[in-house]
Amino acid sequence: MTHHGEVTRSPARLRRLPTRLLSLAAMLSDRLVNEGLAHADARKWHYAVLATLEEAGPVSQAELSRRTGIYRSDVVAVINELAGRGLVERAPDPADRRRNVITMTRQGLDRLRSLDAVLAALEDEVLAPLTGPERDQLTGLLTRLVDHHAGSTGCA
Amino acid sequence: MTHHGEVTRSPARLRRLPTRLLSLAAMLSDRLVNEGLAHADARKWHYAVLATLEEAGPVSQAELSRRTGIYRSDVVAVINELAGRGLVERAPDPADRRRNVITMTRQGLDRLRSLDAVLAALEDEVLAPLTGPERDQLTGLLTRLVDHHAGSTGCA
DNA sequence: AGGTTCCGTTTGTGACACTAACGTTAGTTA
DNA sequence: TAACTAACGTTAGTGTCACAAACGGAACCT
Repeated sequence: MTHHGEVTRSPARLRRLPTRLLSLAAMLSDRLVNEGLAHADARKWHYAVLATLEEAGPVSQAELSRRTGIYRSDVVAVINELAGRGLVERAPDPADRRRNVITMTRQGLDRLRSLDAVLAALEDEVLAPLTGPERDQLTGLLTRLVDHHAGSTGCA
Repeated sequence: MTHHGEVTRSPARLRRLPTRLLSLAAMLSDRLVNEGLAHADARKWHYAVLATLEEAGPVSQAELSRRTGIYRSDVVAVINELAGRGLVERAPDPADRRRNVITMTRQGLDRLRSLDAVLAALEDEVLAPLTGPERDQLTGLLTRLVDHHAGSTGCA
């Protein structure tokens, strides 16, 4: 629920620009997702970290940064938030005292499960106008875009 | 050219999430586009405004806001920048003294032409991994996504 | 004349990607 | 063993962007 009800037509020039469409679509999608997650007292990084921990087991913060794409500087705050909620535990690594080992707690796993559901519903809302095969098509195309450009930046 | 060369695999869970793919792709695309435009002393809003002016002729700032999706608060700065470069002229509307009428100058039109070229090249770079038909598919899917969700927010 | 709505503008906020620097620790090489 | 290099976690800060809130002025409507 935001504002101006009257939608004026934007120029065809702009409407067809794929890059514009892309950031516009991402913006709308992000908005829905962030709202939905906020409503569940979470942010998308929370999910990313928890999902990574489930797949990879306990890892260092730097490793989390690499796998999720969160900047190394920002991992700190995310872990703080998760640890503050008891979803994750931060402990110094005895084997390498530079590292912190991040471990998911039982509550963290439960949380991940519920976020899985929340996110699935949100995905469904975002992709509402597309059929199943079309959704696959879209993710396929996007994946190829991302993979192609990820090489130059290093983001996974 | 950013940083970390070693790309660690991100969890399959995350890689397949359409919403994540969408914002990731948009991020990479935006980065390329912004860099390219900055290199030409422009920003994407400059292009959006100039393109709108060419299609719609002289209009008020509020109208520009509606057509481009720029927030009404932010139009001011964009017009300042464009006017400062002599690409656009801001004049009070004699018919309605609340309004400013924004008119594209001759230089503005030239600028729009060159930005057209810059942007076409950037589009091509972003969509590099996709074939022609695939690009159409992508813009088609994205358009449907955007149109579907634009109704609820009001953005064009 | 009064109330409502639109206009342009200023100021501010919160989120996010990103940079820079520091102290600590590990590995590597001299 | 000593010195260099590189990775780690952390703090602080930058710039950008979408967005909100409030204002004075001007138009419209009754």
